[in-house]
Amino acid sequence: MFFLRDLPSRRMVEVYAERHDGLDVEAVRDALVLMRRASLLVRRLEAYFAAHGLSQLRFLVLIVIDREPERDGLSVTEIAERLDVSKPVITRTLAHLVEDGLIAIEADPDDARAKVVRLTEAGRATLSEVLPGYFALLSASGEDEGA
Amino acid sequence: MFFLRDLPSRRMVEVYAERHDGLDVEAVRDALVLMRRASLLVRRLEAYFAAHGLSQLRFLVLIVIDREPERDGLSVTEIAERLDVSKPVITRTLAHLVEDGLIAIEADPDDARAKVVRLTEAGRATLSEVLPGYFALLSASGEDEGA
DNA sequence: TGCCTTTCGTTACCATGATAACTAAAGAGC
DNA sequence: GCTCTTTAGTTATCATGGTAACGAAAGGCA
Repeated sequence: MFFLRDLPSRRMVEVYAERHDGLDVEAVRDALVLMRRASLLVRRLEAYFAAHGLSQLRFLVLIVIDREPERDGLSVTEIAERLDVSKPVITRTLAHLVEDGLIAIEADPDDARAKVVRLTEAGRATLSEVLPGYFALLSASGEDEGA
Repeated sequence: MFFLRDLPSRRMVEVYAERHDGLDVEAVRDALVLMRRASLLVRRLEAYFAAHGLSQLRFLVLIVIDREPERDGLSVTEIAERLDVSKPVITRTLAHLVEDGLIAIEADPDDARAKVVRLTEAGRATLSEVLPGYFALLSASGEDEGA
């Protein structure tokens, strides 16, 4: 993402609001601030993950597998659904995670089309190493920039 | 961006909170909801812009030039600064906008290194065509999904 | 059984973000 | 006026998002 550095100026919105009435200036401001704050938070998170050899998506893949321990692994499609990301992106991301030894992929014994994706020990270790800092960044995100 | 489809479950946060105390569960939830909402809004905006032959960045380039009418055009660097995006991305985006006839780029008479980027008539026309729908989407963004 | 549709995952390709390294010109300091 | 540094913009390369189209297997149904 990204967004206008200098606060999506109230002036700008008001100027345009004059020309198009019925515009809820406050709601527009809120939406702009929402995107700006989320953008900054995502940048901080990506920088944090990069320092641990991960990306936000790689991390979230580990999370969604880990948080369903009763499921003995998820399929590629299930991961894509839970993360709301397209399947080709998941395929590529899983390949990276296998390279790094954080997950293991096996054929599904019940369906020759499907695969079962599981965390490895290293994957679980990475997750517990990264989680505290992740939550700390999320906790802190409400405090900074008055954007 | 993107994010966990099923609400970044409170259960998940609480489970991890137990292991790492001092964690502000509410603040974490807020941050997750923030990212999810922004992600969905950005997707809707990108879809809207795509339907008009633009992207969010191309649109914002037009906006930042348009909102400084006293400045007779901006430099590439100034646009990059205002949008908080790297210069190579701006170079590429400007090339697309020139192809589409929405902006014009000339040499800066006062500095042989620099260029002056201005909106064309078509650029201003596109902007006024797209703005109402843009603000409408922003206004509406607070109403939907309880994410 | 044999076909037709659906589903699983991948491949191929495109859009858009980043950084590193480069050229050309401007500006600082002697 | 000559260097050295800084600044403007581009090029090259990479990461990560998307859609379209594909092969292989499963499933529905005559």
